Amino acid sequence: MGTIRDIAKKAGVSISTVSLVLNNKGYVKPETRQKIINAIQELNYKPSRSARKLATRTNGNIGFIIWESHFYEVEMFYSQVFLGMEYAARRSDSYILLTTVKEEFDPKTDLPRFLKYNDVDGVALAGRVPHELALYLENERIPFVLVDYNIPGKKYNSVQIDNYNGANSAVQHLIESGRRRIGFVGGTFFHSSIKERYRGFKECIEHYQIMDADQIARYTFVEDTETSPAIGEKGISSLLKNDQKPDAVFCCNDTTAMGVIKELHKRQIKIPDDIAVVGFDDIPNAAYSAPRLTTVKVPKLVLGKEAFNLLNEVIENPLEPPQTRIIATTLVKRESTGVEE
Amino acid sequence: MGTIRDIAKKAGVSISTVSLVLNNKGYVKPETRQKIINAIQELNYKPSRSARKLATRTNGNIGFIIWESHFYEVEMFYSQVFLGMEYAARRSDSYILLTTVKEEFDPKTDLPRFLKYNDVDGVALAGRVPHELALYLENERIPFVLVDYNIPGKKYNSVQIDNYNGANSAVQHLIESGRRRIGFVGGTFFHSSIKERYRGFKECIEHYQIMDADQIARYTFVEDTETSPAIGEKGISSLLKNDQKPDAVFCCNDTTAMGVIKELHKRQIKIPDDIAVVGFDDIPNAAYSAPRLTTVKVPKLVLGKEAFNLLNEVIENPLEPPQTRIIATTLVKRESTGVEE
DNA sequence: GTTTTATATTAAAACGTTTCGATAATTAAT
DNA sequence: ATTAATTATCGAAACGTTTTAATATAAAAC
Repeated sequence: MGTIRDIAKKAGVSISTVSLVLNNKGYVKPETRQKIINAIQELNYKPSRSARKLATRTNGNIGFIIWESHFYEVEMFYSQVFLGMEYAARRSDSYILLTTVKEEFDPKTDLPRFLKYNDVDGVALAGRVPHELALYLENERIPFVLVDYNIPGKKYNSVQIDNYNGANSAVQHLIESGRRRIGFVGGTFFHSSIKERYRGFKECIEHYQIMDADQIARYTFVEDTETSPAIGEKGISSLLKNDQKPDAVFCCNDTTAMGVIKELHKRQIKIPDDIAVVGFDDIPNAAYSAPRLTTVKVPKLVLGKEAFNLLNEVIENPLEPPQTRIIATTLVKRESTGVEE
Repeated sequence: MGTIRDIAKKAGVSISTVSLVLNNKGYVKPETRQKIINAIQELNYKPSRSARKLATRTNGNIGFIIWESHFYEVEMFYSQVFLGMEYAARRSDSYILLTTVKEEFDPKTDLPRFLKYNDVDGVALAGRVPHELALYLENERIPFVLVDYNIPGKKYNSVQIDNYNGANSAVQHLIESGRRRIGFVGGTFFHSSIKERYRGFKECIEHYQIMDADQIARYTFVEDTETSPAIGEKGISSLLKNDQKPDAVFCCNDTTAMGVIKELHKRQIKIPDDIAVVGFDDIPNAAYSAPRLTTVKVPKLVLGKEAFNLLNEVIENPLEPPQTRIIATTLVKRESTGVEE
């Protein structure tokens, strides 16, 4: 618990040399390096982070901002993304500061304190986030990346899930297991992810030509709100009003799927016998629902890790043009489509 | 984006004076204070955190440590506790550094980096946590508090839920709604919380004399592992082997209750008609399960806030003897006991 | 055996605050 | 009108690093 000066004295060198070995920079004779290392260990020396950061003019912190409701409510999704970032951060010397912002966001008053006080080197915006916030960061030239979201009309650095192909593989799975009237239940297309998932759904069906445009429309339910189990309940109820019941539902995410399952249960409709259900995300609950949910697994930790890497690149030097990195998904087959692996 | 020197120059005073108004300390004439404030605003000045922390010899960070599996798995519980701390931190100038530790923990190798590098002023340990970790903190004299946990044989500062009374009220509710054979399903008593909940359960039943000791034993299922839906499934299956089925189950937490519900569903046993189910915690899912779960609501945000406050007191000056603060719970009646409010 | 180049070490300045003690100016007390 | 107490301001040291530029030594090149 001493200072660099104590180490220098003990090792019989200058503090500059100690600093050099601390950061392995420059040239230092192996023997003296060893002496210094010994001194460090004997005195159990830890360099002061504040002093370091002061000298290097960096914060060593990166911000992680998420919508209040996304963190607060059912979703486990972004917590995992956060954890992925945290894992990555462990190998660097930075800390991740997690905070939330409200849905109604005014940069004048609602700015996370680490932005207000300039305490981060960069920021990750997880999921849907107020556009004003991104604009603010852009104006202030604070490096940032979007994670699992993008802002229409803007080209920002971002890490995205391969929503299109993920949805595609899910629907393909349904078709291959014999389903022919496949519904879609989703929330607001404001989330580009959901929009993409719908596109994957639609184009897969078109490709296999199992339904025509008119049918697709009748078996599509979209409510323009944040996703929730409630949307699922509503959605499946709506789809069931068709003359022919759907024999499968592709839900825009697991949360929605939970609602669908609940409603089907209530109506005593058998899953997967009568209707197969597929979700997206693979939230922890997906493995515990009854029946266990077939879903498109999103590697959330990877998402976080990639976000961290990209953000650090951006902090180093702004990427021009902005990059989008795509993370692949995998289909996890469980009871709800009856083809468990 | 200047320094304190720029402000001093602009306001025509010394940096000492600027520092005084920055920290409202000492005496400074109202007019000069105003001049300084103006300068600060005009230059949009933000004091450097590193410089500050260097000068004051503090970190301004507090650590939040949670078991990997608790954060990682189904539980939303501790994320909320974290959020409660984060809210509280917003009004101070500290940041919460969230990290996880593995179940098998060796202080030699697995120490969170903010401990290894001395980057926090104190630590909150959320839920069950390796005892070695608490011992390490104690030895190193790093201020810490336990949240929703305590370590047998040790008296540490902690914030606890009123598990006993919470369980008591839940069971009382069951009794008052006519139930007479009430089962208990729980995980390891290693968690003092669970132990306390069991005590609340047991003593309430004894108080109302609806079951004798022998019966209580037959209607109690405890598995010595971390709680999970799986325990619930197993537990209720076991209780159902009694000659007389239970007419209610008190689960040690909602996660367990989810498993119970799933299993009862599978067996076509009606909730609450045949068997009422009560959980503990009020995780978000509790409101979305089918049926919606009656549960003992734990004010997680409050828990976090209190932990933050207590920790800061401890950082200021070590409390002797250590304190335990108890947070009250409330019973939320929903469909699963058929007496929804 | 010089000159060049590469290796090794250091003194000193800089990073941007807080705080102590000294001093000055004002107000209150005698 | 002094003295004492209070209010106001400031210079300078301290906090613990990194980094630049200078210097010293050793190795390589000629």
